[in-house]
Amino acid sequence: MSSIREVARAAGVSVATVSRALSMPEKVASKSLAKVHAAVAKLDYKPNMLARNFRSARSYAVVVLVPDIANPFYGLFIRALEDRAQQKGYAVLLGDTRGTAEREQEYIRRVETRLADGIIQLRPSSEKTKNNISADIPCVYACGCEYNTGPAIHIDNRGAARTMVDYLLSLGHRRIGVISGLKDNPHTIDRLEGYKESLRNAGIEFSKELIAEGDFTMWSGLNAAFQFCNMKQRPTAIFCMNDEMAIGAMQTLKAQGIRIPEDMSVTGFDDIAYAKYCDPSLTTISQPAEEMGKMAMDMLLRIIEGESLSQTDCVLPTEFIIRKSTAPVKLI
Amino acid sequence: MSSIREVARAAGVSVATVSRALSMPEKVASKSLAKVHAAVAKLDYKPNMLARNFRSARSYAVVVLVPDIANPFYGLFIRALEDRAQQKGYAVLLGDTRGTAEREQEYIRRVETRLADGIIQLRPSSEKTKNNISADIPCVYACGCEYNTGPAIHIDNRGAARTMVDYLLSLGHRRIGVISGLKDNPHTIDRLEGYKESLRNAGIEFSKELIAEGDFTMWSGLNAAFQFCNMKQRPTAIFCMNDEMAIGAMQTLKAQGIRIPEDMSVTGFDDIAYAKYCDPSLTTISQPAEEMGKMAMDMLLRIIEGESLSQTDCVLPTEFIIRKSTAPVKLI
DNA sequence: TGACTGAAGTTGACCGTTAAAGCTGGTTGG
DNA sequence: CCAACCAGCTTTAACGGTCAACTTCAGTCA
Repeated sequence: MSSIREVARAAGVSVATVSRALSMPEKVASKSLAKVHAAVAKLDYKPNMLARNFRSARSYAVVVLVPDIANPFYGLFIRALEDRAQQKGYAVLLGDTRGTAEREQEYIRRVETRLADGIIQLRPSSEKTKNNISADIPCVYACGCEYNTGPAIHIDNRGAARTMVDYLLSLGHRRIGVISGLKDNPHTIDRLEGYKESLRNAGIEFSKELIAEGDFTMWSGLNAAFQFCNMKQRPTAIFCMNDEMAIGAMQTLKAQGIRIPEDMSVTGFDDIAYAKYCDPSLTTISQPAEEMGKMAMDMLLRIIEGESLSQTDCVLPTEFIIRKSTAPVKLI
Repeated sequence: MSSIREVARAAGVSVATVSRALSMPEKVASKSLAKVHAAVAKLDYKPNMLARNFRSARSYAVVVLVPDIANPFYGLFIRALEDRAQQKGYAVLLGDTRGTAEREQEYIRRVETRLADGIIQLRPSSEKTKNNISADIPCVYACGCEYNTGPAIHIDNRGAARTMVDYLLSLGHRRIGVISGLKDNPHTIDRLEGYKESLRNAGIEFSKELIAEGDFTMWSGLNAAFQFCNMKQRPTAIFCMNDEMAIGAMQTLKAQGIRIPEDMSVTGFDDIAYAKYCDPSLTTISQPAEEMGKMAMDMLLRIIEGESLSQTDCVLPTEFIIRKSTAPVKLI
């Protein structure tokens, strides 16, 4: 409740001296410093950061736009983002957009009205699904794609998908189904490209009927898997574009009496915590979510503070993790 | 970039008229209103909320203290909290404490220094594990326990545990193991109390060797389960105090060749999304996380706005969900 | 006509902090 | 001896909104 004026009066110095004693103590005589500290302690003074931020025209807060906070993959990201922001004295304003443009807009407005200094966007942006974040707002894509326009951190989605499909091919699989994310999603596009490249290199023709569209939720994976169960000539492996859909798909396959991996191999993407503990444990691609989050936050804060970036696009390596959900194709 | 003064000049009215036109338009003549709106549009004026908040001595932000954002159970809570806060014009400042008191303290300081108006605490507080949030800070426990001191939303942990153990007893189980959370955790205490009550009612003696301590993580459940595998006289059922530990435990049991539920029943708590999709699907207690979150946020905002609360302690009902991880005890 | 009324608009104080400019007394170098 | 300089402080003026108090003015009615 007490203001800097009261502290100044109690310490017998001016307000400016108190201000300096607190923010640049080396510029103040030790005698005054002691008086100020005594007064601060006596009055239990807590500086009003709202006033400080107003004065400095900065909020020291960053909006994190996330499609769904309850998605465990984003949880890892956010933990890393928050950690780094906290270290650097910034707060994280959580913006769960639920995938809607309106909610995204409301949070963008928070930046325009100075309630936040910048944005971390966890949804990748493409031509079709644009963000309408104007160019003068500091913004970093923490989970971007190949053709992001602004500063971005991302993995080589195409290459990782190729690695996965190459591996399935090396196990003898020739008919490989895909459970994709939404068609427009940049990650879907990149990963599908990798799948196609891998098949092309192996001389296998791409077949549209082997692609089932999901939306990255467990439930959509569960549904999409039915498409493959009901086929006359079933695929012998399914490449799922994230772990949640793979877990959902495995549920369906097991319910249909299809054994994994003996009858059908299943692979995921992301390596969420649960991928290790599901049954069978999931062969997948591990994304360095923690490091991506930290780098994205560092990048954003550097932009906010007006420093120049050495590079605006950063690709991090993934790890290919073989577990128990994949096996060589069964000889008939 | 433009301020209210420039808008006033462009519209040919005073700053106060602009201010009123934007916040109480019904008090302004329609002619002036039109001029103001035209000027706002022309200058692309965005009010500086930092200044507004400073003036009103409110930040319109709320800190949400969560032990670990990557935990899927908290994800559900936070989604509900954020949703309600957004509706009411408040922002959510994410405070991932990672279970440490220092980080919690840093976020409490944010409230003391006016960067936030109140706190939602997702960690339950007890005598042993106190929060040092001073009494004059608006704070609501969204996931509390029986003996919370401040305003709180919680479930009947003791009763829910009793329901679960009663069910296992009704299936003929007599030796029921427990994988608990950390001993000091209020939820552990309440749920263990329910377990003991249930056994007492059935005339079964409580045995300490049937309690294995975990820490609510999958990994701890995986480890704790070994204690039961190595027993001469194994329990025939395990009551886990959350779903993650149950999923970890099932992993261990399956690896040891113990079939679930034929050889051993396993139960969880919380009903996270995976509980439905793991193998076998998990018998568990569903917490109304969404509603708890909404109610907690409503309560907090009411406290912040100085309204009086009709009740400061709210107990919500749980749902008992029977799935495939439990079965009648095997006759030998 | 002039007093009264109420709505619309103006004015300036105010919030807590900090940057910039100004002051003071003592030291130093030419 | 005086100008230049310095450390360490004080004074003052913003920052951008809001609000209470005040002024203006058109309309009403005795």
